[in-house]
Amino acid sequence: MAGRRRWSTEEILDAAAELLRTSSADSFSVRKLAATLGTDSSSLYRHFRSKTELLRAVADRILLAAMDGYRPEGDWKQRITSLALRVREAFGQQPQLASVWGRYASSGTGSRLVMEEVLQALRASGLPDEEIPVRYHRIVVLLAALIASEAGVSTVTPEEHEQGLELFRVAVLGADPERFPALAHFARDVRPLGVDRRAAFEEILADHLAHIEAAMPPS
Amino acid sequence: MAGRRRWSTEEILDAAAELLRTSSADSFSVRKLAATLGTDSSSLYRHFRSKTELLRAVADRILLAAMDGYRPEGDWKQRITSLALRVREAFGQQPQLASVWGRYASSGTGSRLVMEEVLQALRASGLPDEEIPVRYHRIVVLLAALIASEAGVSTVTPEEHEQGLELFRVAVLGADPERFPALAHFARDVRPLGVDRRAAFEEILADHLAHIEAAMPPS
DNA sequence: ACCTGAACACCGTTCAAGT
DNA sequence: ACCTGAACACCGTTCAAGT
Repeated sequence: MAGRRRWSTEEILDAAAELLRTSSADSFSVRKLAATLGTDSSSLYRHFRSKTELLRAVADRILLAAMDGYRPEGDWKQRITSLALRVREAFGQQPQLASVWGRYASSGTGSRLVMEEVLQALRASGLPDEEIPVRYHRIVVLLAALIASEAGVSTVTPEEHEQGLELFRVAVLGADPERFPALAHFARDVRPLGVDRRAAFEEILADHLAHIEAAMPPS
Repeated sequence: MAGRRRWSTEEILDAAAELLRTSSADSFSVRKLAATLGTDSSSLYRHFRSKTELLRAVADRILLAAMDGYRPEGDWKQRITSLALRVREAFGQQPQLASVWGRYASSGTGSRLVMEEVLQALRASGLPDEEIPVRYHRIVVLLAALIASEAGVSTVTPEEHEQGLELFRVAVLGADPERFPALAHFARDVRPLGVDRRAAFEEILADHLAHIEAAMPPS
């Protein structure tokens, strides 16, 4: 797995993407990346000013790969939905990447492809031009937030998961019906934040897009 | 600021909340907390099994404080909105707290108060009982994601912010109009993810609530 | 000119040894 | 019984000194 001296920026990014893909959840570090390249972490700092800059570049590269083979299909809502699922899939288990993307997006071709497709889909929706930038902004803020949040959930270990469920059960089932009547009433049906995230993602996005459509002037 | 030996769990939580409030963004650590208490970090591990458990307890306590003096006002949408703004304000600049809450909520009184109020507001909306738990789940997932994402944005330093804006400008203004026609068309109006977050938060939530209302069976 | 060893200033967590 | 010093196994980042 390790080679010897002189790595191009490209090769470093590829190795980083690979390491992020295979290393679990949270545990990516500059030092580990250097180790898999058979070099010292200090030499990576000639290629990148900081870990954030490195992650930003990797995020873009991952978006680029995720967009490979993408073809717009269906109406504007279906286009945005399938794009969103691709981005979600790409960042799925990687909170570090997802949150760096959510903080500032990135600036390479991958990001541009995503922006372009959302904007094109919104244009195809028949929304007036002047409403598109603000709708675009909300959609991408929403996507980035949901994806990063879900990626964060994926870092929870099985024991922590079990412990979290148990705490939730206690909080809900143990709630005093005098003080928390609604909570007591729905105790058996209410779900903790960490479960059913994929369904929640799709439904929240669908709701959001449906709302845009409903607010559209009739064409 | 530092006292001497034997701290109760309560006192530790208070000190942690205070330190999180005053320390900027990301920089809270168990060791710093111990230092402000005049003790060693190892002694805190008798009160908490892990940093996550500590943060979970602090998050609940902060929600509790945020709910202090809360009175439901207006219709169900206004109730959820003002609650959401309180939670947002409470976790505002604290990505560590916001993301620990988003991963599993917490299980104390603070969390229960938030759950109760959302459920009560949804009941007041006239939504049929069987739809309330799923609507509840989506609303809280959405809130937690947006709040954690925004808190993450707040960790960006001014230089990084400037650098991010510059990268965004280059990505957008420098996009080839042949390959990215929609991006080129909206280049001057499209905003990066890191700006206007408060407005985006309120509008995404308003859209979401309006959509629930629109999908409601006429009473 | 390029690279890197070693260091700086941190982390969360554990546990043997002390009081 | 309670507490803590010291250690373990890490971090991101810098920079003098080497090749």
